[in-house]
Amino acid sequence: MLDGDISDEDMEKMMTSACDASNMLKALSHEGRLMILCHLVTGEKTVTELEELLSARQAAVSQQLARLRLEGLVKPRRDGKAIYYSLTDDRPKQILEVIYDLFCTVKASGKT
Amino acid sequence: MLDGDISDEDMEKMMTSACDASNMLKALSHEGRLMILCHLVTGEKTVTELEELLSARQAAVSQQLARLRLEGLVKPRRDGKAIYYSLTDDRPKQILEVIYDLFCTVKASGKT
DNA sequence: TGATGATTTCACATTCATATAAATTACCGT
DNA sequence: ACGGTAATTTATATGAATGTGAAATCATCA
Repeated sequence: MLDGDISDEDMEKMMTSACDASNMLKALSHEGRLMILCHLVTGEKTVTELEELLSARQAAVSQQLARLRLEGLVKPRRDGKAIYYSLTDDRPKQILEVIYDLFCTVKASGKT
Repeated sequence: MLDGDISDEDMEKMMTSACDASNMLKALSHEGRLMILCHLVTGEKTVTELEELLSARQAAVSQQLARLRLEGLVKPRRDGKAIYYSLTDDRPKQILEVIYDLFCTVKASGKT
């Protein structure tokens, strides 16, 4: 579905969800948060690990995770002292794949 | 490609483009701009038309278009007094399709 | 229990984004 | 050239987002 064109009906649904959608996009449109999601695609990570991977302060990473949690994109799991974060579902991956496709591959021609 | 998993190599490319990617996502993560793109999927529109479709002030729409122009997502075409905007390529559509998929359809199970 | 480690929360300062209104530019008809 | 319509730009004011350092939480281990 929806591969060729977006119909008027689809459009209406889109308008209805525009606010939700833009909120999710806002959550993604932050370099740090985007990278967190990228890293989580390869498996769960502790806050400290993410802190190192992103070269950012712990409080900052924690707040970024809080935003992603709020959006329901990631979920925490405690194990001993550490808290492991992982992706809640495959939504982030779906978007990341498009983003990857747009920014990280050289395209020959538009197929859509 | 990239349907099952995002490899480490892909990850590195992603990091390299993280800033560009988040800039594009920022452009999309605004209810008005998101809707503009939706409307443009169905064909080019004048600023005035968009103004009405979004129920927003002309200056606001114009600025939103400016942001999208800056990101290379839309392009203007002058015809007489009116300026017609259209999508530069199919990137917006690709993303919108995922967004639509995530927000406007009821999913049975995750297939990715 | 008390200390330690990991994470979160808070308060603040700063930067960024957005809408509004006014001024400006471009095009057309007369 | 003048007046009007369409769109952009500018300046401004306001609100949101972000990082920082300090304080608070919360679970673990001795």
